[in-house]
Amino acid sequence: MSTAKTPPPERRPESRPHELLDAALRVFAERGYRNTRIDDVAEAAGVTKGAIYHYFATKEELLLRAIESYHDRAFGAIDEILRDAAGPVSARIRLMMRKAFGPTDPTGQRMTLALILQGVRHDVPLAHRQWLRGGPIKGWLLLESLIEEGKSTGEFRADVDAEVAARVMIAGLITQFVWQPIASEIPELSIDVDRLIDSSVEFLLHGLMPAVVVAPILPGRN
Amino acid sequence: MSTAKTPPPERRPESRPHELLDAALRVFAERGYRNTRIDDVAEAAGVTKGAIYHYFATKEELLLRAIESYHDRAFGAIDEILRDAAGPVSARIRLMMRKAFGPTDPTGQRMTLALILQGVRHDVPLAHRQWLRGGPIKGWLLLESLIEEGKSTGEFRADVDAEVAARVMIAGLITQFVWQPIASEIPELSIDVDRLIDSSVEFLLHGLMPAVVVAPILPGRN
DNA sequence: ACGCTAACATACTTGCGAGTATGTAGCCGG
DNA sequence: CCGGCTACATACTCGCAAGTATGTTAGCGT
Repeated sequence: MSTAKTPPPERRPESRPHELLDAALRVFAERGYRNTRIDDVAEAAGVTKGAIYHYFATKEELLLRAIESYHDRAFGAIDEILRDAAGPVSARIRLMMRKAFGPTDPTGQRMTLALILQGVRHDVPLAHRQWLRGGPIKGWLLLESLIEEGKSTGEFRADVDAEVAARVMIAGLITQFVWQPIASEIPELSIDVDRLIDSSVEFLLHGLMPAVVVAPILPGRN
Repeated sequence: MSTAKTPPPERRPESRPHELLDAALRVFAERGYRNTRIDDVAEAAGVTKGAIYHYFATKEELLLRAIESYHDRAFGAIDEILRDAAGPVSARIRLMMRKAFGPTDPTGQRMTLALILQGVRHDVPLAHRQWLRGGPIKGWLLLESLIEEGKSTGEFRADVDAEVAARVMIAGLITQFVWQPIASEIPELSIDVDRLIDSSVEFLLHGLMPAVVVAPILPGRN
């Protein structure tokens, strides 16, 4: 009997953890956290359940570590861009928003974490809070500080509520991106993502501008 | 033997369905859809599992009917307010937004449906899509049409992207409200809800205004 | 006053999936 | 070249909750 059994498992203890985290993000984003079995993640990574439980004590820890790993990369890129960016605040806001909502993913799609984490609020509250702190909140605090800077330099109007504006814009964009993957089933949902970003930023900046930019001298009937 | 068993169950076939739907909304909002057992809903309504399965074939149908019932009431109120509202578009936008994000709930808190439905995208996709269509999408289409009306009358500037603005504002406010119930555990999250609504609306309207709102030339009384 | 069905309650089944226990082969130090 | 640990694979347990089957009482028509 030619025992052509399964070939012996490949051992790569260095790269395995990151492979597992990436696979987890992909599968979680596709099927959702709770609907994903550990075996699904294992299969996507080309291993079995044992391998995952060898590196991560529990399903929740797998998610926690995935969030951590993802946030490090995403905000690393934003911080880097903003570090050596000068010029008017509006320009830096454009930079930041484009970087934040661009395709930063290991999965190819945008806002993978948001897609996963918005759903698990009651299932894994710890992970959900960690995501909120490290993602959306961090994001709008950054935007808020930029707006405040613009207010203090006079580039923006002084009576704008920077916190609310930052909150709503960040949350709105995140949610719109989270809804995009199901646009194929709900036509009214679909929109060009670049237009979504650009128009949002322009709308935001316009809302921040002082009211009296142009003085209309000759009122021919408009 | 004084058989002081459980008193015989009260039978009220008229009111029972609505009682069950309300209880379901409350408990779903608290613990999430998947973490809620049918027995939890039953207990909250003062009945047992049998009663629920007598009126609803499945847990998903219970959710579907709850969505339907809720949307009817919520949008009924909005439509009514807008029906006999005249005046400038900005005033009507204020009316609509306040009505939409005010406490319209049977549960007392705002955005109960959003709180529940944002989480069940992968669990009950049918319910999720029904909510999107009947809630957020309907909401931003309404807002978008108001903005377009304002553009056509010259009240708003003509080069604003009405669709994107409506989308982001609605989605942003919804999400902010969804996050509010956990603000007790994440201090940075908490904000006064009235300020959230008011500042958002003012920010929106300012972003819609033509750049030349104030004509500081000849103050002939207009 | 009797029987039938509606309106529930109670007891049971069942599948699914996280976690665990156990097995096994490669690799590293001595 | 040989023990033992590491890096996995495989087989099993076990609890939970949706759904089902079955009971029980109320009320209504006749």
